Amino acid sequence: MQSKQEGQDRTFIEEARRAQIVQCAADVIAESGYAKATMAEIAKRAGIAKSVISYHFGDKNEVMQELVRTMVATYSQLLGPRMAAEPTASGKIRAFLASSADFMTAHRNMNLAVLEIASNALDADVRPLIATMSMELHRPTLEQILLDGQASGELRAFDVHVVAGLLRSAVFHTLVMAQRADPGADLASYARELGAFFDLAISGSPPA
Amino acid sequence: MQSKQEGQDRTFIEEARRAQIVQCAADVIAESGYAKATMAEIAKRAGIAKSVISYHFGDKNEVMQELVRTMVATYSQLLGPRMAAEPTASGKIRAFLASSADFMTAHRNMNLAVLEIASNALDADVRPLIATMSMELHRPTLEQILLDGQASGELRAFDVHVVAGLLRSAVFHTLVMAQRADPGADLASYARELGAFFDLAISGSPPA
Amino acid sequence: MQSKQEGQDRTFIEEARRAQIVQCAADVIAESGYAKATMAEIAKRAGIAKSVISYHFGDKNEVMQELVRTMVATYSQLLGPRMAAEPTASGKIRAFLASSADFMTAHRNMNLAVLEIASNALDADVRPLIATMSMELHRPTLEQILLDGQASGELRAFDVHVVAGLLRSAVFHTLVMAQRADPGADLASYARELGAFFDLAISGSPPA
Amino acid sequence: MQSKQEGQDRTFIEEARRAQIVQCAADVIAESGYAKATMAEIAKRAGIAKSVISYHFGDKNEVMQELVRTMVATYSQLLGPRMAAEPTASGKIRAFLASSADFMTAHRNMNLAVLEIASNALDADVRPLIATMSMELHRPTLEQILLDGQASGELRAFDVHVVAGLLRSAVFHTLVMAQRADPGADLASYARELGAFFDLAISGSPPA
DNA sequence: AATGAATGAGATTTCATTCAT
DNA sequence: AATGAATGAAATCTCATTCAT
Repeated sequence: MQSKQEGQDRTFIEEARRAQIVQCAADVIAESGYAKATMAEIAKRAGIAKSVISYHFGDKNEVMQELVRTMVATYSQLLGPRMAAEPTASGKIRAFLASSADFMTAHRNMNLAVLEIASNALDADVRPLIATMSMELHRPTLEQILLDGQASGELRAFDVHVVAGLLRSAVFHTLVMAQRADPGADLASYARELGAFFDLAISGSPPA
Repeated sequence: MQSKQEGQDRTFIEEARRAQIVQCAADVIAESGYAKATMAEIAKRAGIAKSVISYHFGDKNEVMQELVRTMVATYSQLLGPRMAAEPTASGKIRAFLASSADFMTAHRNMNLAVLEIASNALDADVRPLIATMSMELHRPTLEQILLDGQASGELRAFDVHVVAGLLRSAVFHTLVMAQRADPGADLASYARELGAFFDLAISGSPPA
Repeated sequence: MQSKQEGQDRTFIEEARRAQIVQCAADVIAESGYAKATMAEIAKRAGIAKSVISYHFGDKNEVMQELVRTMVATYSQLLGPRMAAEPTASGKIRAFLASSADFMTAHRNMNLAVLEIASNALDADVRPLIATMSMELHRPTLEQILLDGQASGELRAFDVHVVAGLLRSAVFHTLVMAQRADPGADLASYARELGAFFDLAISGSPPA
Repeated sequence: MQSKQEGQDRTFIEEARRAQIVQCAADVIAESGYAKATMAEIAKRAGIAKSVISYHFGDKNEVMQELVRTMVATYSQLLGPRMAAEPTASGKIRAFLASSADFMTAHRNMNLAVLEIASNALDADVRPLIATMSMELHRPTLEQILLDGQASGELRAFDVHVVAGLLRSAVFHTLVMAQRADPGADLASYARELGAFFDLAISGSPPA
C-alpha cells in the first residue's frame, strides 16, 4: 500500500512530483468533484502516466491523505500565529474567521478539495477526518478559547460546544458556500461581518 | 430511462416498493456514504434483486431524485406551517431552527443521504432538485424574513445574506455535525441554544 | 419452450392474439431492426403486457418462427399459382419477379422482418432459414425451371445455380434495397425491368 | 468514449493489438453472428481480458467502426486499380465482379462481418461508414460506368439504376450466399459466370 | 524515474422469462 | 386469458492497480 517506507527521505525530484500530483488532484477535485477525480483524470491534468501516481503513492488513498495533510499544514501555519497574536477571546475569534477567509482565497482548490474528500473518501482512515480536522488545527481549540473568555468575564455564558460548532460552520460552510456561489466573492469582508455578528452574540455584559 | 410515464398513477404495491427502495437507499447512503451506495448494496438491504430497482426506477439517478424529492417534501411540510405560525421575525427564525432539528431527529438518514447526494455531483439531473433545497423550501425566504424584521425595527441592521447564510449553515452543517458526532444528541436543545444565540446577535435596540 | 402442445387446437381468441402479436413483431422489426425488437417493445406496440406474449408463445423464438411461417405461407400462396400459370420458363421467371414485387409491396414489413430475422436470429433452428427458405417456396424450384427451359431449347446453356442465385438476389436484395431507399418505389416496374434483363441474358438462340 | 485522440499516432504494439482485436471480432461475427459477438467472446478469442479491448478502443462501437473501415480500405484498394485498368465498361464490370470474388475469398470473415454489422443497426456511428461501402468504394460508380458505356454505344439502353443495383446484389448477396452455402466454393468461377451473364444482358447491338 | 500495456473486480443496465393472482 | 411484479443471467464499461521494460 505504501511505495516508500514511512521515514525514508525522498529525493528532490520525488518531492516535486508528489507536490505536483497533489496539486493536480486538488484542482481536479475542486473543479469536477470527487467522483470524477479518477487517477486517469489527475494524471492527465499533470501530463503524466497514470502509473506515475502509483509509483509515487502506491495508493489513491495515500494521495488524498497527502492532500489533506498539506492543506492542514498550510492552514494551521497561517492560522496559528494570527490567533496567538490576539490577546482577547474575541480577538482570537475574529482572527480565526479572517485567517480562514484569507486561506480560502489563497488556496481555494485545496480547501474545496479537502471538503470533498472529507465527505466522500471511503477508507476508514480518512473518513472521520472532517470531524477531527478543524479541532487539531490550532491550540488552544475554539472550545478552550471560549471557555477562557467566559472565565475572564470577557464573554457571557453560553454552551461553548454549540458556539464553537457554529464558528466552524461559519468557516467550512458559510464561507465555502459564498465562495461557491461567487468564486470572486470578497471573503475578507464576509469574515468581518461574521466577526461583528459573533461579537454581539457572545460578549459579556456591555460596558455599562 | 424512465420506467413509467410522468403522469401515470402507480399501483399501491408499486408505491410501497418505491418507498421501500428509497428508504433503503437513504439508509445505505447515510451509513456507508454515497460511493458505497451501489445498486447491489441497496437491493441487498431491501432484500430484493438488483433488477427490481431497475424495474421500478429504470435508473439510479431516478432513485436519487425521488429520494431528494421525498426529503424536500417532508421537510417543507414540517417547516412551512411552523414558520408561518410565528408572527415575528425572531419567532420565525427560532421555528426554522427548531423544526429543522425535529426533522433531522425524525429523518436522520434521509437528511444525511440528501447531503451526501448534494455533495457528490451527479448526472446533473439531481442538481436542480438540490438547488431548490435550501432556497425554496419556505416562503418567505430567510433573507426576506430578515429584511422584514429590519424594516419593522424588530431587527438591527446587518447584511441579511451573511446572516441567512449562517442560519443555513447552522442547520445543514452545525446540527448535522453534532448529530454525526453523537447520533443520539438532543438536537432540540441544540436548536434552542442556537436560537438564543441568533436572537442576541440580530435583535434591535434592547428594551431599554 | 412451448406453451401449447403441437397439434392442439387453439380458440378463436388465441389465434387472434397470436396473429396480432406476430404482426406487431413484424412492424417493430421492420421499423427498428431486430436488435431493438425486444419483447417489451413488441408488447408495447400491441398494447399488452410482456407476459401475454410468453403466455401465447412461451418463447421469443417461437414468435419469430411463426412470423417466418406466416410470411412463407402468404408468399408461396401468391407465388405458386402465378408461376404455375405460365407455360414457358421465361414466363415463370417473370412471374417470379412480378409476384415477389407485389408481395413486397403488400407485405412490406413482414418481408423486411423476415430478412432481419434470417440474418439475426440466434437459435440453431432458425438461423439457416434464409438459405433454404426461398427454395422451398415453390415447386418446381428455380433451378428446375431453368433446367427444363434449357432442355426444351427455350433457354441457352448456363450454370443454373448461378442464375437461380442471381434471381433470388434480385428479389431478396435488389428489390429490397430499392424499397428501402424509397419506401414508395414502384417495385412492379422494377420487376419488369429485371424481367427484361434476365430474358435477354438467358434466352436461347435469338429469333433469327 | 475514445481511447486516443483522433490524430495521435499509435505505438507499433498498439497497432498490432488493434488489428488483432479487429480480426478476432470479424471471426466471431462471421462465425456466430453479430448478436453473439460480445466483448467477452471477442476477448476470449483473442486470448486477452475484456478490458484490454476497452483499453485500446474505449467502445464496442469503435471496434466495429474500425472493422468496417479496415474492410472498406482493403476492398477498395483491391477494387480500384483493377477496375481502372479496364478500358471498356464491360471490362470494368467483369473486373468489379472478379475483384469482389477475390476479396471475398481472401477476406471471407471480414466481409461477412461487415455485412452482419450493416444489417444490425447500431449506434448510428457505424451507419455512415456502411453507407459509403457500396457507393463510394470506387470512382466512377457503377452507374457512371454504365452510363458511359451507353453513351459510347458499347451498351444497350436500360435503366442503369436497376442494373447497378443488380450488380451490387450479385456481389453482396449472390456471391455471399454461395460462399455461405459452401465455404470452399470457387468464387472466381462464379464471378466469371456472372460476368458472362451480365455481358449478354447489357451489350449493345451484336457485331452484325 | 517513468511508462505503456494489461488486468480483474465491480458497477450499471437490459432483457427474456416466470409466477402468483 | 391476462397481468404486474420479480428475477437472474449476461452485456458493456470504468477504474485502481500491477508489471515488464
